[in-house]
Amino acid sequence: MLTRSEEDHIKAVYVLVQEGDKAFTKDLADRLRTKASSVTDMLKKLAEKGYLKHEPYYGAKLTAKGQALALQLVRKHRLWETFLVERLGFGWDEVHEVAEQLEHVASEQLINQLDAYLGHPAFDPHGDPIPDRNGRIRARRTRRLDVSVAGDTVRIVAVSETTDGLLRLLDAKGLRIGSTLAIQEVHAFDGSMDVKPKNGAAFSLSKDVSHHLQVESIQP
Amino acid sequence: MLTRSEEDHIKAVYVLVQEGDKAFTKDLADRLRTKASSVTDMLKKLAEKGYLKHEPYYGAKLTAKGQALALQLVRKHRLWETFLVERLGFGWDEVHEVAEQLEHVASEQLINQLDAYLGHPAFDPHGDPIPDRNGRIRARRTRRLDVSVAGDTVRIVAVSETTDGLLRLLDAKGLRIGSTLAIQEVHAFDGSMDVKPKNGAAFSLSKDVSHHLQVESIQP
DNA sequence: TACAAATATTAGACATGTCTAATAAATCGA
DNA sequence: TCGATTTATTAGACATGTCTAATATTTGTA
Ligand SMILES: [Mn+2]
Ligand SMILES: [Mn+2]
Ligand SMILES: [Mn+2]
Ligand SMILES: [Mn+2]
Repeated sequence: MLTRSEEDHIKAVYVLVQEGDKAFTKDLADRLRTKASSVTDMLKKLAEKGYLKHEPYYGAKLTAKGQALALQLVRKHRLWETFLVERLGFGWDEVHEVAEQLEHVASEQLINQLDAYLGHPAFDPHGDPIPDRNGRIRARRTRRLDVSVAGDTVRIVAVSETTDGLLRLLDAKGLRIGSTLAIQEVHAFDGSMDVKPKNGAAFSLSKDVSHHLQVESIQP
Repeated sequence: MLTRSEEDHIKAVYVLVQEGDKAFTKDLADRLRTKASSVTDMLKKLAEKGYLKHEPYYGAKLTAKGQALALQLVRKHRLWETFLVERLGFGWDEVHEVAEQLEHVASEQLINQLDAYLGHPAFDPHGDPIPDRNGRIRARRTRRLDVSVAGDTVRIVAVSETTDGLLRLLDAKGLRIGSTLAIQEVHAFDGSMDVKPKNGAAFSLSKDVSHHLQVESIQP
């Protein structure tokens, strides 16, 4: 059995490798709110246990065994988030910390019956795909909103969940998963963009925001 | 924040004090599957933190602070068990271990919304009362089945949950919370009793079983 | 009531996860 | 390309929870 800390490290490696091909010590320390030296210790141990490969000074990557475990953790995290929002009435900005705990409860039966109870959802409240019990994720072609250009029309499909401030900002602007935006202009100076939702007046989004939104193109 | 182990010790003290007025080191060690020396260490620490009073060689009792915490843990444990049985379709013999983990998830909001979602249940799947958010438990006059005598008619109101073998035996005999039994005879030799359910043929229950059933008298 | 058995505590050890400080390596920028 | 900055590792420390073995106390019984 792995500890909560070990599981959190494996999941963090998974996420950072997704984003940047390698997981580096400092980024792991930041994400896990711990110190770089603690991360190095943990990477060494997890490498010995066969969950990842650690190249000192050059970051870490999961092995197949680590990958499988990370996908189960992601599955559990996202199913619990879905439960909290859909059944218990949590806001999408209130679920992350609780799911961060619930994901470590160890019971195959629990997670599979929760999955069935929720109707085998494919996406969590932030639009992120939920791996099935075999760890398979439905592939999607999405990109970050901040790489879109004026003239594009896009649909928001996912939002980075970790910053609840962002989620509340989106609530305030009336944006959510599925919202459609026409991009009117992108300002070179600060990367901000003027966007117009389907029904409503145009407004501006900072690059800080657009960087954390995943979108797909739609026919305008 | 308390650790899982600290919380489990406090809860175990609570249960043993209920049953026998004091919680002794050996009983705690047996219940928690640990060693007496580890329990002594933990009692010392929890006494320092103000959760209990420890009289060396004469057992432990919770303080008001410890009592309040134990009741919250019991509340969480029983609400989760109720959720698992009522919503996820677990059997009453399958929930204990999972609830033993879930009870340590720390979130006021989670437990209160779970409570509301379940309709503020008063009893868990084993018939045990669920404390409300203030730790209050509805009082009941119940006694163990093994102190009943021939001629009594009783209703089963609760079952000791920790032994899943017992729960499966009750399933096999068709007994559950609410079942009514007429006690026909109690055998002095082994304490076994012959009982007859409302609709069905009489059968015999060993003292091992009757000792773990809580009943209330009913007019026959 | 004395001694054996049961129970409890203390002493000493070890594994785990975390930290700070010291040192080392890699990377960035003039 | 070299020195400064950033990133990473190692060394050493400490808190926590657990264990076994030794010792102490209480309890039960002859
Ligand atoms: Mn977590
Ligand atoms: Mn999410
Ligand atoms: Mn527990
Ligand atoms: Mn129960």
